[in-house]
Amino acid sequence: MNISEVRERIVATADELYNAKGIQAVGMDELRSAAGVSLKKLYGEFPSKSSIVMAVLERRHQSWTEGLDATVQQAGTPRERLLAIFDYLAGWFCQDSFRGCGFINSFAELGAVSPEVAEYARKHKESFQEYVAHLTVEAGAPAYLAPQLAILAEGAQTTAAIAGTADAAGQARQAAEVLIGAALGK
Amino acid sequence: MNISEVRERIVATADELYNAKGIQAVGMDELRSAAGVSLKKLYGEFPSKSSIVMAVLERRHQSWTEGLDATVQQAGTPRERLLAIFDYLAGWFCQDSFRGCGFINSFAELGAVSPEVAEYARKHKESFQEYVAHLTVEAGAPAYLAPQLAILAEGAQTTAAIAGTADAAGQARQAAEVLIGAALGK
DNA sequence: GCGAGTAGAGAACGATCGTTCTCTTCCTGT
DNA sequence: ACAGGAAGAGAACGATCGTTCTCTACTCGC
Repeated sequence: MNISEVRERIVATADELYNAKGIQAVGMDELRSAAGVSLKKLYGEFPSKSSIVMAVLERRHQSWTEGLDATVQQAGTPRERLLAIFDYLAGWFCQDSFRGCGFINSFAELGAVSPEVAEYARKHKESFQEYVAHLTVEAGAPAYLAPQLAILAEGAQTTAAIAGTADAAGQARQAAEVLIGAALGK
Repeated sequence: MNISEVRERIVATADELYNAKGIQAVGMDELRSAAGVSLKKLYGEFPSKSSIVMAVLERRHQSWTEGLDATVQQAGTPRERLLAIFDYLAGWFCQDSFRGCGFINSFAELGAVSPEVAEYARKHKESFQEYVAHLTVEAGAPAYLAPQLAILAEGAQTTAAIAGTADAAGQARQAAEVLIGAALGK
């Protein structure tokens, strides 16, 4: 087993477990046995649990960014690309493993005691804001539209997570249609 | 010191500490010394930490409901009452102690391992949805407007918490104006 | 004034956590 | 074949958590 395969296995397993149970509820021993690696190898790859947490956040950021962009790129028009954000959310919310945005959750759990986690969550959300702003510019809409759509997306995530239903994605999408229409002056 | 004063002191202190540091990061001993009560009295009032957590959630629910309604009632027209939701958020976000919605945070921290917490968070958000729906009916708007505005409010809370700024309240309010205008057909 | 009951302070307990250490086993080079 | 080192399994360690117990001191009725 390649050394980077071990890292990937550990981070992927940690991602699943942390998402399902929360970061603090998953101990190193549970991660060890779930990933099928020895404790020595675990600490050989990562110096501490917090470094695993940061690696999981990086993985989540990459997964979110790539998945979102893949869905957005399938849309034909700039306006449809803005709405595709909510189609991506809809697909995500329907997954059994969905338990809310991992960055919101890790921020809630560790943001107050871990500046690293808080900062990474902030950067992730900031990059999403910039991504939406980019799509907004391409649609020829005024700048104020981007944070409005981003707030809708954030709200849909927490609403879907806590309510346990995927309804929020469609509701947010309909709201987005109205906001986009108004911003484009149609 | 009255027996209910002790309870109130404990719950108020726990609310502050849990909000500032997260629930799991605050031990019973820290709560004991911050509240200025003996450990025996603490366990005389509450059988366990989780019962304190539930009492804190109840307190937060009451505080949120009363504070929101007080702001809403000051507004003159039904349309202004809908927008007053976001004025309440703006005031909240500006407080130094603001660290995001306590229900979203506790759900993220404990929802996966504590069905009690998850259920209470769900009920709280459901009651907010119903409150917005109530205001929407009074404004003569179609039913679909309520979840749209609620999603905006949720998104503003997480965005403000993670970004560390209060901008999201105003952005959400402007989006709400557009959605309300469209729903009322103006 | 004195004994009984109460309440506070904090020691103690068992569990669990992150992390390290030990012991054993197995593979490899010569 | 055999010495040496890498690696796995899990025991061990110190810290911390929630919870309970002990000991002390004070209060209050008679």
